[in-house]
Amino acid sequence: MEHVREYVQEDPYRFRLDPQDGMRAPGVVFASRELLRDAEKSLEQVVNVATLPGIVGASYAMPDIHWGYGFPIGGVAATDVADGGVISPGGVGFDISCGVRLLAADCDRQALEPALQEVMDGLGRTIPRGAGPGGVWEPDGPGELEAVLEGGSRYAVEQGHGEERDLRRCEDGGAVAAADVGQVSERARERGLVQVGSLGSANHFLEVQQVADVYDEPVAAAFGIVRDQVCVMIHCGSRGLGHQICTDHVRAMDSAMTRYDIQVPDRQLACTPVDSPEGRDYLGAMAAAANYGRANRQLLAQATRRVFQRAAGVRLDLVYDVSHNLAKIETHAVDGEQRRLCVHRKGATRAFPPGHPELPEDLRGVGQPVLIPGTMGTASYVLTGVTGGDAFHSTCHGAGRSLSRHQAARTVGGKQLRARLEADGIAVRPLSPRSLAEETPEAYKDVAAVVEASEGAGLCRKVARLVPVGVVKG
DNA sequence: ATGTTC
Repeated sequence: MEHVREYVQEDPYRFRLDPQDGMRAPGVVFASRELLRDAEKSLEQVVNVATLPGIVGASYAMPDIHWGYGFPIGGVAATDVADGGVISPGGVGFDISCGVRLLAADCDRQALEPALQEVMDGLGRTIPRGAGPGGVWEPDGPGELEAVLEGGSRYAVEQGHGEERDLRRCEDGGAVAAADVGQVSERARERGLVQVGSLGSANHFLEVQQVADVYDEPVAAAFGIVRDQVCVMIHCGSRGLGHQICTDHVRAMDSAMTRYDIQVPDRQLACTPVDSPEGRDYLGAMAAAANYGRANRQLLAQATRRVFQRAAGVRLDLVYDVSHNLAKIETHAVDGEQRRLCVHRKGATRAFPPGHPELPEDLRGVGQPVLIPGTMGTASYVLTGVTGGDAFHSTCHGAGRSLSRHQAARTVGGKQLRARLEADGIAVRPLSPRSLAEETPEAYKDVAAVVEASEGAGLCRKVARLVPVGVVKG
């Protein structure tokens, strides 16, 4: 059953898997030869996604591809809404609207130095993290939770948790339209009520960073970043609420699928047509979770601003906020014709090119900021979208795991890792030694190689490299 | 990713 997939190298960073075994489109993997070797097992999932009804173009995989639920993480697939195209919760993932927000400080690393420990202590006390309940803010009841699910960052800002300018630097202006709170189960609401403004665990983090390299000064300037500047990167998602929504709707689709005569090679690819009651229900619930994730990042950013202001007199401006786990209805040219597509991006980041009409005016000339969280010992990147990028304006999303959590914790002790990081000048505020060890940089692929391959494949361009100064982790 | 196995 499991066999090695044959592929053809089309370009230095592009490999094609020709259709076979029920595939309705080819597979296309963007990677270096070396990254592709790490990804061989996951090609099976690229092939499986290519069998989905209505798929157009190809089943794409980004250079940070690894094994996921149904779809690979690092997968991009678009289906044609008017041609029976399906929506699959597995193509978004359990952490709906997981994403990254980057803030830029009005000071450089040297200026922050005297206040750094106080800032880190403040963040360590203030930022809720780890599994379970607890957030920086709690809706005053079920009604206000619905306002969050409908309004996302926009609602948070309206309530005084941020600035109007923030919304112009958020994907979709801070809120996805068409959230359907009626499709958010009671259990999802219960979990969501007590986690607004919380980081979560595993690879989620809040980092104080320093801009170590600028590759494109004019674009970096338009984004609002310069060399040596202090930045804050927040990587988190929609917590238990998004997880519950995924669980609920996978179950609903799994039992509805036969009614649409849809067969998939893996039950985890449960899906129904976008244009079906179950498809619409999921998309409405997914949009609600997306807004929850955005409000979550907005509130964490606001808590971070208060700490920086109080401890260092430093101000933080939003660079951008973008998700890397989401499905969206977008219009793209397919064989010269404009088509409405459902674009699944799972562990893949939207990367609009310069001139895209959905970009705010001050970014229109340079393209969309793409935020790539790395690991706590290495680096993170800021990229920009490019003209002519393939895969429906998408690129990579991070380093991608190479060791399991268990394997990672066996390679190093948490205390030992913390000592090593601090010796490298990185302040660490972990929740526990064990959780820190599970996130050791050695457990991830080389994020620089992932970014290199993404740029080499023509999906994006490098703008800046950020290195960690202080790490807050669940 | 996740009240880390309903």
